[in-house]
Amino acid sequence: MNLKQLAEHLGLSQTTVSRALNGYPEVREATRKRVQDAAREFNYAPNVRAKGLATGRAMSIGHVIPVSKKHEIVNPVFADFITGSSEVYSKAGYDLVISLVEDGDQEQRYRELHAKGNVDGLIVHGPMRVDSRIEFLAELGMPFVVHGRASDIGSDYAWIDMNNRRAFHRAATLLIELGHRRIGLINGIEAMDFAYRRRQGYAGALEDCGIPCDPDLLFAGEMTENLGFCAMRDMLLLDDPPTAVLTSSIIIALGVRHAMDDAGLVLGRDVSLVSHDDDLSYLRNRADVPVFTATRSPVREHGATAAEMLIRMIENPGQPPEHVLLEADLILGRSTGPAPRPG
Amino acid sequence: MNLKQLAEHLGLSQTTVSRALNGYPEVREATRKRVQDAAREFNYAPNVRAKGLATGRAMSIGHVIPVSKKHEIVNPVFADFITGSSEVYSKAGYDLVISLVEDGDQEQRYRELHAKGNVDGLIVHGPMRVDSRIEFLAELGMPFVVHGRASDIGSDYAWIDMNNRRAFHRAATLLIELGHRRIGLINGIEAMDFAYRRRQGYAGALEDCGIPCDPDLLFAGEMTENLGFCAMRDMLLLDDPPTAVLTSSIIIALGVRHAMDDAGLVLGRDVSLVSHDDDLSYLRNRADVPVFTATRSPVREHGATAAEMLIRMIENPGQPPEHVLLEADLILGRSTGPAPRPG
DNA sequence: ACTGTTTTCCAAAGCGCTTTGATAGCCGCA
DNA sequence: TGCGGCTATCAAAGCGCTTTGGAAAACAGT
Repeated sequence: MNLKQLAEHLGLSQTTVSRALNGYPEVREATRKRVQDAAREFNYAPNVRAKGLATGRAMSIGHVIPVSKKHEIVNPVFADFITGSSEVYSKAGYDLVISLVEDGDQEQRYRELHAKGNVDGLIVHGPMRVDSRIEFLAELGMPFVVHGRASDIGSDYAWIDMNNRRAFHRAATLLIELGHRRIGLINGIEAMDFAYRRRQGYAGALEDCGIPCDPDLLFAGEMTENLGFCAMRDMLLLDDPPTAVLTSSIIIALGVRHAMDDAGLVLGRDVSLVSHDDDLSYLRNRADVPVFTATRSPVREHGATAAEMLIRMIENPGQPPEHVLLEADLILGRSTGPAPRPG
Repeated sequence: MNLKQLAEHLGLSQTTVSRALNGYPEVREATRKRVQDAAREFNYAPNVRAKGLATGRAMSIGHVIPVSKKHEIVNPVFADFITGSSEVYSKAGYDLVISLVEDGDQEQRYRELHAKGNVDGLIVHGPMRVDSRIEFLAELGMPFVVHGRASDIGSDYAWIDMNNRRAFHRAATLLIELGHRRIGLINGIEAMDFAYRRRQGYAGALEDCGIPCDPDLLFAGEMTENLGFCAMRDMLLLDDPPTAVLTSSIIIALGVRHAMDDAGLVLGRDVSLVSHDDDLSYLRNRADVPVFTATRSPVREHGATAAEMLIRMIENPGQPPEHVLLEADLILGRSTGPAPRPG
């Protein structure tokens, strides 16, 4: 059933039917009602491509997710982020199209998405510390919101980010206040902006307290359970092992706990742990007293906010780009305790 | 830059330019070359909505992902599944649109996707044991492939599934052969078809060996780390605790290990564990000798295969629906061992 | 030179919608 | 009665592409 058929059936013109359905005022209420009823009866929904052609709007939004071919890893954060966005989109009538793109052909794919015109705007995931995509997109003139930031960008652009540096500064400070001096960091890949900032926060807290930064306690990599396990295992073999660690994701924290269990150590007593917690739905760390002490920032909410920002940009072009910086909550759980007395 | 402009620039008609770019034979090779060069020079890419309108094809595929509002959980399997599909789609020129839909308005959303015409086909995730969506979609006449199966469906439909029943039958049999008699099961929600079949496989293996099925050892729920933890903790408190458990996902298995560590027990010695392993990228269980003994079936490959099936259905309508049943590998890891001697 | 093929290109219709500009019909007011 | 100003509706153009049905040009065969 299409507009033409519906109009014929009603004995009206396409114009009137279209207007009735789209809420324009120049149609009598009785007529509008009649049209709406018929539309419902025949399950009429306007063809989205035709509508897009006519209006110049695609009514869909693209999420561009980088996939490193080498690691074949999709950051599990995306699933929750998208869940957050999705609800906002469907309320506003947008579709969500996902584009996994490999390291190499990033710019080509952006250009393509733009030229093909199948999205009205983009969400950019996983910005690197230095990320050419952003300048490129800005030149392309398509609205976009970055989840995270890139550090060295000349132009202004819209982003939503967590205050990674402060979160890790606070977490490290907490550990220091508990008496810890040997504090490890198991981070994401530090070419990624978020991981770099977390590292800075960690290093800054140590520096503020005059604690030297020991490279033997620094690890970075894809945030898998295995990374946490290996890093912790290696650190425990050191002559002077850490009494506390900071981890960049709950998945890493699970690996850390695993290594500690293997070594017969108890989390929160022998070694303290503070993790960042994206509040992923299947890795909830939300008991009355959570298992892990954590800096928590629900990524699902980031997704919803980013979606709202982007829709605003699309629907009111010409506004200056918005920036949202969210603070993480520091949640006390059972994985932290005072530093054990040496010996 | 659009077709018209490109054609004018080249001094050709739109027809010829269109044909040149789409590989039709009735255009001179020299002309084609000239057109292609110009297209590249101006970054011309045909507007996908206009193309869709003209051809009646959307060149995009929808993934419908059920979200239970109650649990607010997105199964992490989807991320990897989609990664597998995505590559196939982009090679074949399709876009991927994602539709998270809540329990209630399933059918409405399918109908909408169909009427709006923004997808050529659908992948249906998370089928329930009894799932009205499938009959509904079949009536709608839109090509679709189900990831998993529903049990009681009259009509024939395309699906790709793992042999859940056999996998869990084999896993349970392995444990029985190792001397275990008290074997727990921590499963997904058993209204879901895959979980129901796993339960059947487990129960069948016990029955084959004349071992009674103890309801105290049966758990089912959203497959989170917490489910594994709580279930195992509870089972360890039983008068006659299990010496082995089967889990439906590695995330559950992590929770089980956690509970065991808390109880001071060693995996593979005190209690054996076999998990199903979807081979998720950030929870790899792939050491030389894997941590967990597991039934492994890489969900990313399921995604790719499903995508290929669906594209075949779209491009050759009228063929009978394909079915793919994959066997899981049984991988021996360090989490299994002979049943401990009683006492 | 004349016809029949083949090659190469083109004009125009059509996909399903929105939107502009026009047209009736009706009201009130002089 | 006639005219301006509304209201409710419509016809038609246009969005950017594909594709049908020609037609001109080039070529081949007699």
